[in-house]
Amino acid sequence: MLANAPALAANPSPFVMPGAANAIAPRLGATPEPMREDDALHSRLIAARLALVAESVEVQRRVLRLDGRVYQAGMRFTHLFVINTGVFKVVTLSPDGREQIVGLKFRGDWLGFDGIADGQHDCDAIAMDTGEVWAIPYAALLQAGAARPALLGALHEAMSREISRDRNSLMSICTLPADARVADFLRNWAHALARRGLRTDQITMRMTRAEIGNYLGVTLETVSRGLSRLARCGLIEFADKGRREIRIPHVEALSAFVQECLSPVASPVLQ
Amino acid sequence: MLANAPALAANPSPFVMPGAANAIAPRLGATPEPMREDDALHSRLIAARLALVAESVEVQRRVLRLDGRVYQAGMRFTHLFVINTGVFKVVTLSPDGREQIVGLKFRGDWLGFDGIADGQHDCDAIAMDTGEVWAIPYAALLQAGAARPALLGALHEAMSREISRDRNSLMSICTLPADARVADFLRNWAHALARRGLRTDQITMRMTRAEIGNYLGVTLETVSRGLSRLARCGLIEFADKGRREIRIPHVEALSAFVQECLSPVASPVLQ
DNA sequence: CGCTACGTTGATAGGGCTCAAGTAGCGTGG
DNA sequence: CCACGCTACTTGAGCCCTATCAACGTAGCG
Repeated sequence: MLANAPALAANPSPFVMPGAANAIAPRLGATPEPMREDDALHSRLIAARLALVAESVEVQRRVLRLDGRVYQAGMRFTHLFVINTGVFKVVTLSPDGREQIVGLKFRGDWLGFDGIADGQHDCDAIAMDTGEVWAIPYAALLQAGAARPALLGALHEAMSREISRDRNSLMSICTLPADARVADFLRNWAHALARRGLRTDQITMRMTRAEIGNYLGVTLETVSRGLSRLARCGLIEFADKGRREIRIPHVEALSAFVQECLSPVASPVLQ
Repeated sequence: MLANAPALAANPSPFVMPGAANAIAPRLGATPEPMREDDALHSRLIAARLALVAESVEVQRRVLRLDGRVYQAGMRFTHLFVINTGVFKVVTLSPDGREQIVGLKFRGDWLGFDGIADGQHDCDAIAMDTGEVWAIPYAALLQAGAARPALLGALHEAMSREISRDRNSLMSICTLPADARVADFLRNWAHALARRGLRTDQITMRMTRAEIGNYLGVTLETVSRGLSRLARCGLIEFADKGRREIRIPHVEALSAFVQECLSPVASPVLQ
């Protein structure tokens, strides 16, 4: 995931510490190709929203490490959370034990909306690496929102966007074959990073194949095969060590791959 | 293809007409078994929320017939909508033409949240029979909400609940085999009706098999086979005429069926 | 250095898709 | 009133995609 300075093999996470200068999230790395217009705009918007929250309400900064829970199903709902750094997964657990990753959240995204309706969370929010969230007392947020409409607007926008994104995930899962889901997943992941000012041509998967598969509704073997095929097609490249680091030369090519999966016309590039 | 004047002949739909007395939604039918405690509570809550909206803001009542659009993707977002009567589907269309039903909405549910984030709707909300929605100007809602916290609370609760429900759908689609999805779908449908004070032992599918399949991520043939199998197992019964009317003797049995699908232990009742 | 978790790849089986044929309900027009 | 066409639904047959099972390779770590 990250804009690691490629040389620093030891700790490649850009989310090293909260409060660091990377709140601005400059694009690092050896090949600092310019950020796309649209991405730069989004990056500024995200920063602006974070600033709005920070100056409107008293937030409590909470640092979480790998597998740390922001909240868990069953907990009483009192706070919403905004992600400052890190990546988080939202996991629901059914009564019979099925587990499902229902969302992946990045800097600027909110966590905890599920708790509003019943005053109780119905899923877990779990850190996928070291990260920082800002805890916002819901009551305080509403109070501040009354005086400052922009704050309420940001809240509503975040909830609306979450609804829209969840629907897009559902669409992918329902209409795409397995390999296309993997490609679409990488495309979305790269897109999310790009809009946060991070480089997208070199990303480190913080998710296991099993987690990706769970999120996409396929098995881990299918994810592995999908990634191998994408690599064979030249759409992605694995770094030398380990198979967690992925280079995506051309993100747009992933979209084309998804389309090719949908149209039965055989393409020579497709194995 | 329009809202045929609802088949003047046998029309057992509980969603007969907007504005009719069924806004209170009494349980109809020959066997008026008492409503469950929990359902009765929910029914009152839904009515209370509708009343809150109606008395807090100036709503515009809009009657829609079969296939009528409450809003469409691309339209500028100006209003939210609350369903008074009828059933609505929310459909997203991908750039390449894939179509996906991403939600089913009933009395008391809200429509239009997707438009808040970008000021533009990114899906269609379509009536599945004759129904009535209340259009609420978003700006007016926010204004009224500032003076009346309960109104804002209802809005947030509705958005929160939508997020939670969408996640449950995702869980079903990702973790259940096809037949179990069909059973789970019927269970949820019956549950939604029950919480609105409608009888659940005799329901009329307003959706085609193709629509159900689209919603569940399977083909229409698979839905048909699933329903046939449920009928063979005695979990549902088809009415004499047509295969749209379904009786569900014991809704709880559907839950058990889902569990049986998940555990490989063979059960004699399973064909 | 063995242990464990993670990842890849192959073989096989099966669930669901595709294709196809047949039926039923319903509106239309003769 | 029936023929007709249309749409929706059911059911069967065959195949393909993906799950399952299994073996093996690799990285990280105490």
